[in-house]
Amino acid sequence: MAYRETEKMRQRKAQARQRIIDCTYECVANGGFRSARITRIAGLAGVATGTIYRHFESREDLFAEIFRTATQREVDKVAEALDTDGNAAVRLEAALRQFAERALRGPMMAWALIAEPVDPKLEEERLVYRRAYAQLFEKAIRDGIDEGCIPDQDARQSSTCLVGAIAESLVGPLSPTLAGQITIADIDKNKLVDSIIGFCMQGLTGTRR
Amino acid sequence: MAYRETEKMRQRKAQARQRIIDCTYECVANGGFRSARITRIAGLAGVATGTIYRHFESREDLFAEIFRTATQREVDKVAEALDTDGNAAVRLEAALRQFAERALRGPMMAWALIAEPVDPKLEEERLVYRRAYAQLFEKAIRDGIDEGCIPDQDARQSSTCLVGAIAESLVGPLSPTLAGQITIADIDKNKLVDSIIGFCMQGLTGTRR
DNA sequence: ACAAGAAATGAATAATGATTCACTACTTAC
DNA sequence: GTAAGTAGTGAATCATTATTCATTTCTTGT
Repeated sequence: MAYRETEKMRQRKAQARQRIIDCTYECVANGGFRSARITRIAGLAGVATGTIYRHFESREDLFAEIFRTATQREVDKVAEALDTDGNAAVRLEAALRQFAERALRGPMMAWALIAEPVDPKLEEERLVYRRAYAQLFEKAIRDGIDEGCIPDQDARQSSTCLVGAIAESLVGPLSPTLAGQITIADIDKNKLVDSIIGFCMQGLTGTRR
Repeated sequence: MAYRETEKMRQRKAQARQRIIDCTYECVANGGFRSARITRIAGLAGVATGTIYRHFESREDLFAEIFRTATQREVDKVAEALDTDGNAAVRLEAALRQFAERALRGPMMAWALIAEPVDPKLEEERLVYRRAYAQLFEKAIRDGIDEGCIPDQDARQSSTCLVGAIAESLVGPLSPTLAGQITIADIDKNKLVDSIIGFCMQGLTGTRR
């Protein structure tokens, strides 16, 4: 016998894999999934196109992993914002703000995750993550109902509406056609976020603050 | 001289064009834009593929026309619902209901118009029509504010949230992966529509009814 | 240094459908 | 009936990229 996979090799491979992931991420954050070509990713990562396929089944698979990682990061941030002190309404407001503000800070990636037309497999992932957000919100709404700071309602339905309202409000500002040309001032961003949240909180609680 | 385009010919051409449109519509209503192949459309319409291109610049163009027509029909229905008697809140509620109920009645087409991943050109059309809905709602909200039945708020922002909340609430039920298998009972539909509207109206007015 | 294997390479291939265009079949005016 | 011009045809072409795989390069244990 001769060659045996060694720790050093395992690490080197893991490194290459990570570099591919990072470069894909960069490509997507730069122009969305559609414009992220395998050849370009390989070029950036400093490997041959064939090498990509030693690390990932297919382009779809690679993208799915990027999508999951990127979205999970966002979901976690929202979960974090929900897991602080204060009553449920306050915490929900913080979470909604977190969601919107982060999206506006990385608009192209946010657009890719929320609104870019993608292949069916990614679209499926997207539905999963929209549900994940909705479930976080749903839980908080239930808490709020128990606490008495949110009136009784169909928590599941309301959570879906929250996700939709935020996503829709962001799609316009995030769309690359617009976003490429227009730069959104910080003041506008704050105003945007405030008014989205105003609507959402009133939808939940019946009052704006 | 010899051949001159005559009325009869003009009509025949218009007929063929219409047949192509109808068949495309049928294809889309059946499986969305992605699965609507030119060859299939041509087959259904009883013409050669080349003939399609004597009537439309490109597949994209044909689809854009279908998209516009189909969406305009929906927008008109919503406008109609908004143009009845009653105060603005009541009319808005009727309009939201119209939107949601019609979508649930033709789920595949609604999905294609609202949520199917489509090419950039169609995606642009979609943004235009989402704005069209939002503008209708926005106008009604302003009316409501003037009338005093809706509290003062950022009408534009609220209208966007309405569109998003409804669209998001429908995406799940409309998604072909699910919708193909599960059939939504009328009772469920009614409950769904009621709870969407409950959230939306509270978002607008601060009360559920 | 060498043999046995694994990883990397990237030019060639494959797959998918939209689109073209040289040709045929019609229509019209005379 | 015929010439002039238009509409219709559909097999062949084209364009685009992801994916493959025969070959080369690198690693390892002896």
